Amino acid sequence: MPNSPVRVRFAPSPTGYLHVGGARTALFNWLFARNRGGKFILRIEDTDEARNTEASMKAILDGLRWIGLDWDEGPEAGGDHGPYFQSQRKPFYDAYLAKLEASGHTYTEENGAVRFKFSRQPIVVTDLVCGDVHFAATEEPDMTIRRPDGSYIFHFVNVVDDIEMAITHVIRGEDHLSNTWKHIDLIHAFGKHPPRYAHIPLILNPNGTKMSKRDEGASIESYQQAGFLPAAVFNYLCLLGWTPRTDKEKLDRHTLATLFDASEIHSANARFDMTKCAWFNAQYLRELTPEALLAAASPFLKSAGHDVAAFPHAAAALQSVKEKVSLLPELPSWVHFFFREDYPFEGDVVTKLTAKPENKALLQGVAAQLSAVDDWSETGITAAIEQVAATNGVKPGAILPLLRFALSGQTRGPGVATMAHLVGKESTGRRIARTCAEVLG
RNA sequence: GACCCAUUCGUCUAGCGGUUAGGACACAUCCCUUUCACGGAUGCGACACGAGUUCGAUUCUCGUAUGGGUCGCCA
Repeated sequence: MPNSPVRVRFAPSPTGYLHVGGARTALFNWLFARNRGGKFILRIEDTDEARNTEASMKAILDGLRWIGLDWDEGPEAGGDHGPYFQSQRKPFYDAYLAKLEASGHTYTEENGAVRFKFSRQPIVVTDLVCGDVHFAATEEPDMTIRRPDGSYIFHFVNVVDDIEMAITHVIRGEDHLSNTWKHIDLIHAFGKHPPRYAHIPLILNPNGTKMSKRDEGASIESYQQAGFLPAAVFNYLCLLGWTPRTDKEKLDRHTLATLFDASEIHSANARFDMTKCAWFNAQYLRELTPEALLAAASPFLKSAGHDVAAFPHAAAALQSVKEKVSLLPELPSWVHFFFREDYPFEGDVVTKLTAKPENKALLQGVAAQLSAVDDWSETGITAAIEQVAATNGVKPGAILPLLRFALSGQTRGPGVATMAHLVGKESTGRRIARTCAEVLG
């Protein structure tokens, strides 16, 4: 199929945060535009003055940017089909209303509200996702398109803007499918042809109910706060309702855009699976460079009370545990001991260790051996530990857990040699001494 | 209530008349291993129900049930 210049839009109203469903709608529009070499337009539907807020506007733009969606036309991007705020497009609406009035498609109520006279003919919505959807001639009351105060109603401005902005494909939530015949009726009244439609399924809660504002994972912002990487959320959201024809699921946005085909989007709602989203996050976390990982983890380390700048090997420390976590906030508990020497000791482990009196001598032997190491590399440290093991007639496996506990106060973590290497020779000595004194003393 | 969309393992899905119904996440077991993980292997596990059409239905049609959506001077 030849690439035709397509124009799609995401049209949020700034009355709240960026909803995960909205983000996915934007995502599919973006994928479609990028796939077809077309334009992705952002239009702000701020006709409801009472509910619009500046904060919401910012949250939506920030959310789109965070997840990595750039728009070709719209707020802060410009474009020759502006303005991109409906609040600034009244002249268009007035002009279109005049056309409708001139052609006898409207009538005015006593209070001043203007209604559009439905054609009351059967209407077929041709939908890329749902196929041909037939609507019988309606019996609903005619649709109000302008309020008595002169402001316009969503259905009207939405249609006018799509015509004026030369939108070729309307990709939006399935919640709009039932009203699409009204839009087509209006478009016909303007003497225009409707765009192609693609109504995408909704995202539901894990229990199958509608995802509402207070539900977990409803806002894009919450993913940022929960320590998700935007690339992971992007990837996961794409796979909710659409399957690329590949054997892999982890795909970068460029590949996803290349593979995207709107007609392959499902027509059934999908439930959000936070666990799988976290799995994707773990995948993306692992391929971060040490520097990128440090940058991503820093806010969470700071809020956990760690002075990132105080430990020179912070990036390497994070690198040593990154395959153990799936979300950024899990990181601090794995690396906290790198940043301080007064870390707590896990209580139940202390009991076990003190039960064996020989542990103290063993650990002191390790300290002595390590203090004599010149090559403080992981191999040098490992060699020293093996030396102690041989001297005492035990396996390294008998020493390693003990040393791990001394260095971190924990029973889990990175490789022991790695830990010792990163904290340095002197700190290793102090940590062992403190353990002997406080725990095994 | 009317209309619209949908219904394959717990979840996301592949399938587009004939398959041992495939994969991913999760879960279980095993291997690897100084811990925790990663990784590898194996296992568990599904066509909502009822009628048709057909030699044959997960696949096509209709109905029922269930879920979601829409019927605003919200968007």
